Amino acid sequence: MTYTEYKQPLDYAKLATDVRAYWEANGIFEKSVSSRDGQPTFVFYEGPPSANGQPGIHHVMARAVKDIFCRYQTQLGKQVPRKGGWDTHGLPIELQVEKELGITKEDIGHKISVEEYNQRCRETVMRFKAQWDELTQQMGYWVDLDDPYITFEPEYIESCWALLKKLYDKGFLYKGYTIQPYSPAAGTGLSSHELNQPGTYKDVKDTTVVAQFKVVRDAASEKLFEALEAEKVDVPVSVLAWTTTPWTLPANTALAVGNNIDYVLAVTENQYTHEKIAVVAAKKLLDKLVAVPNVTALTKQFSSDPLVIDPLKTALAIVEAARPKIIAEFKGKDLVGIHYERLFGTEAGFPHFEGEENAFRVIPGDFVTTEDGTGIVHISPTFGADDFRVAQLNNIPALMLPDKEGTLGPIVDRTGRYVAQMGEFGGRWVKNYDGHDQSGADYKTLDESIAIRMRTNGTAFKTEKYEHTYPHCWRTDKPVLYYPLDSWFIKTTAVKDRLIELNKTINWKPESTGTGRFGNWLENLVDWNLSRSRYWGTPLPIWRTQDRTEEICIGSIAELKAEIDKAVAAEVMTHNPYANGEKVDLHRPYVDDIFLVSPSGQPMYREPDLIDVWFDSGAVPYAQWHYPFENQEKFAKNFPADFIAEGVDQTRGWFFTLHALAVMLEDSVAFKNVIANGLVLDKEGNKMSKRLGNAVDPFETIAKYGPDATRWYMIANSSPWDNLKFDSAGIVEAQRKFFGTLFNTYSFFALYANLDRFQMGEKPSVPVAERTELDRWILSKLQSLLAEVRGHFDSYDPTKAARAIQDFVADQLSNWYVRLSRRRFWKGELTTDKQAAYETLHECLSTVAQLMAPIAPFFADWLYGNLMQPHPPTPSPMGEGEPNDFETSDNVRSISAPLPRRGGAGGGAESVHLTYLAEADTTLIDKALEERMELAQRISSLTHSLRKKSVLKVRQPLQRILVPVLNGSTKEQVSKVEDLICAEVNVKHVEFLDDTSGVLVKSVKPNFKRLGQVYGPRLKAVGARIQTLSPDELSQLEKQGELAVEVEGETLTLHLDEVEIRTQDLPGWLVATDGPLTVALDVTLTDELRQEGLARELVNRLQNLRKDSGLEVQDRISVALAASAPAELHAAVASFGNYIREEVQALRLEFVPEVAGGAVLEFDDFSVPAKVDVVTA
RNA sequence: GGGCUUGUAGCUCAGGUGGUUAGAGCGCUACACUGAUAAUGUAGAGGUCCCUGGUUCGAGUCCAGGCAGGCCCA
Repeated sequence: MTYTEYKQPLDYAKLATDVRAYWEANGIFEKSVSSRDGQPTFVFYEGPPSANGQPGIHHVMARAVKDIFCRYQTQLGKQVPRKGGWDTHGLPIELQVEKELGITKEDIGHKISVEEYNQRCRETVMRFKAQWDELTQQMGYWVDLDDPYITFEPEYIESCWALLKKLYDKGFLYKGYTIQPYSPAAGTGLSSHELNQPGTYKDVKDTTVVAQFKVVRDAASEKLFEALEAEKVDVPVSVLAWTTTPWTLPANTALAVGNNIDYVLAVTENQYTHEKIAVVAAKKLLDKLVAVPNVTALTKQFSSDPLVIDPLKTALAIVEAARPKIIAEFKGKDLVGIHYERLFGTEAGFPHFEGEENAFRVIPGDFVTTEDGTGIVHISPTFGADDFRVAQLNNIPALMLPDKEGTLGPIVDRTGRYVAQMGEFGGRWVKNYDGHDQSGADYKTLDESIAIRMRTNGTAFKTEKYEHTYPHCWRTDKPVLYYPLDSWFIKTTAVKDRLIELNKTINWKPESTGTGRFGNWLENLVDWNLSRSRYWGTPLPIWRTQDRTEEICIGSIAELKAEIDKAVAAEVMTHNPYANGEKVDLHRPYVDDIFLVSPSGQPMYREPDLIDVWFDSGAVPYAQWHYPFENQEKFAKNFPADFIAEGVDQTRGWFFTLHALAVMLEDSVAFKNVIANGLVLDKEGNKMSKRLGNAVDPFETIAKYGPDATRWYMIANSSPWDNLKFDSAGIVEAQRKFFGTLFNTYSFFALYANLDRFQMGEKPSVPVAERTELDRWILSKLQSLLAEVRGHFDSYDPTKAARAIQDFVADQLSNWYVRLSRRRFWKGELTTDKQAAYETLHECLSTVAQLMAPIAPFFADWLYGNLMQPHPPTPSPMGEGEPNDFETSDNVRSISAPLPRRGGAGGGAESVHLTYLAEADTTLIDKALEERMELAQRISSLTHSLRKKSVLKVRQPLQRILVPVLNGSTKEQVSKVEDLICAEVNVKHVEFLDDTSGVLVKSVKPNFKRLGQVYGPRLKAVGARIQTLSPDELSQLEKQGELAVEVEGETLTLHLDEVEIRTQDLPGWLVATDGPLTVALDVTLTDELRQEGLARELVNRLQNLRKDSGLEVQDRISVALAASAPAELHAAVASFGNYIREEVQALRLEFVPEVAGGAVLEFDDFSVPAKVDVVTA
């Protein structure tokens, strides 16, 4: 059996497609699930993508994160079913269809039937499914594509209906209103999309009013009045608020301030009534509110008045009198709770309303600014979305009035005029929606009439015309009204506390998204607005009688059919469209044509809304199984999820709807662990967009670099929750540094394993305890790595896992273990030591394959397969072409029979993804060994540095290095790795210098951390004293463990653990230091060393010659050198001939008078003609 | 405007609970090493740790305020 050898460079993309073909042919994904039958389940929910657009590179990132943890949990032995799914409803699809058909929402039902329209949506939404599926497979995202849930299918919708009914039965579903853009002239609500049409925002000149809201004196406002009394001022106090829509003032029920905004209480005068008053307004805006006359202009005016003696003085006096006098300052939060009098009260003929007693208070509002106005915002909950929201949060009622039928509504009717109860203004148009004549001289708009009334009764502080932009209906060109429109809600606020409580049990990555973004959102939760006025989506299954007294919520298709039968019996419907086994389509328009009959015999009509698409996706845990109609046990087993992952933009989307529905329906979390990943930006940090042309094509990227390096880069570069600046240079780096190194390490293994006919057995044949220091070290490191990586994966941190694996492979395995082990592999027969080396390296590589498998699934499986399933020997194992050449062969490994499991790490070699990841074997972890190997690495590094300084090539052997040691344990540690150091840096001995040598020069450094705790403020003086300790003092401190010193006239006792003593110098030697380590290099060259150095030079030249001549590693040669070579070379060959012959696999090495047709070996000081011939056996 | 988040070398990123000389990789320069290695080693250049203030004997790290970028929401 031979291990497959590959030509390089490796084609990573080809490798992946080959592995993919192998997976598909052998059903590896299916086996990765089925082989865990009966094991505990790791539950994962796939957040459904929408297939109406092409996938982008960020999808590779998001799905890599999902894939990693599913694969990892499979390796832990869990069963991880992964049902795919598609999100198919929603506005983006409708817009796309409208764009393609060149129609608008208005045309639906006219130019195109709802039926046709929805049919188009259905076709459009899956348009790019094939591309998505292809990407899924190319990137190696394992998810069940064959049996996905699709949100438009009747079963899925039926499940949603069942959930809605459950909510309905619990009383969580109610009809209320939200404030939406509304066009009275068109009689219709406008979507934000419609509002974003060009030209909708126009400059208009409106009458604006700064209104005075008279403060009621009570406990909350007492501080204002006390401040006034302190100044001996006795005037009424008003809060000022500015509005550009005076017609909303009669609907005012609250005033909002910014908690941290500075406000002042100032005394001034009402410019219309000339009454002296105190007002509250933002400090920053006070000057803009009160018109103070201009001094210069006044002075000039008075100059021409003979009655004025001192024009300037008079002017100044007037200005001073006009300037408001600031009495006190307050923060917004100090004003919260103050009550004020209703502006348009019942005494003036305006009606009472429900909840009135809770109205007319100052409340905090997070949207309040000091950009313009007064810094205090007038709140009319029926005419502003913000207003509505803060009113709800602060339990402020909306001003609603009953109509003839007793139904409550706002003070403006749907046509845009005041309702009749509005006293003197009853029936007036809010804006000119009917196109009435405005040309009369006495004509006043409603805003103007209101302003005039307020001026006369002293409630207007200021009125003026003001130009600003305002949205207009794109169809009628009339101003848009923000208006309460009917809407169905889910009463999420009813379970707010529970939502918050359960959220605390979820493991969020990063944590801040859970506590901050999500947690704060829950704290400020409002009810979930479920209604959408659209066509393509899940219909709201509620039917109502016209008088709204009776209604029914349908929870299943069966229930609907039964209700239809009743309706047919009552002759409300002529026939049951779903009666005779026809395919049930629950979409519009079909459901709209269904009328039901109420218990009292009245017809019931469906509420025309669709539900929010986020309900669809929040229903995934239930509806993906068509629960509760089917799969009860499956649902129970797969709820809640152990893990989900999506973009952070889903926080208020999918993450919320999953959580909200789970809490309301099951009183449970929907997921236990969640990764909210960041954005994928371009390499400059800009958002990718097709428009800017900086979007990265995932297919191109995968084709160019392969999926493994792409995934590795994305995961290793930065944590998933940080934004990723995508730069393909990073993929190249991952490829070179990690995959390249790993591939080379494998190639090294395969090359020599095949030469030695090494075969990894079922169990290692050499007990670990009997292996060399180096073997035990790398195995210790490997087990440490295993523990570390498992820890990172367990805590959902794939980045740290990837980095740990990468460092192990590059720094420890390749650059230390293999580097120092090479000679063991080259030499001689297959000894026990060699066997141990192969087994060690095999163990390392196969474990690395397992650890990296979740992140780089193709490469890992390729590597694992190569290690576990060597090929049968082929006639020409090293020959050109197949099967060693990845490039040219169709080298999908031929796998006839899977190898048996190997030990704990096994699990079937058919694929690394079917294996079980072992627990780290802590008995193999030897921290002391790891420490001394680090010492060896650092000493080697210092020695290299010294060689560099002395210009002595590594090839030149040197006698010794000197290592000062201050304690016995360091000496013991280093001596155990002495051989390795010597081999690595090419010296003969390591000599230790201990304290008794008397040549060490020590330095002492304060241990600030310890000293700081003891001496605090005196640390500086103590530290300075320590640095001036004499050698005698130092040795006393060392011997006795403490030393009395005088610092600033005080005697202190220093302890040994308060300083760090290290050797610094060896007089007369060139030294290098690294923290506590010091190394000196003996650079004395003897003749023998020189000769050996030259022998090594010769070996190097001959090896290069072999290589250049295209010889194979195992070829034996004969070497002829020109006899004309200098005497030193002759001497070197004479002394080290055996060594040279062995190194270069030479059977003969001799000097000849003439070298014909050979090469010339270049040395530093001379050159020698030489010839190398292959000796055939 | 609000919530959250980020700011460390030219680039990408590390830097438990504060400790005096702030690190790695890439890139750049020079030299070396190599019969696995497009790998690697050594050395060099490259930093107002975003700014300001505070706490402290001591701040990249803690606190406050700002600035700049990002996401979500208004």
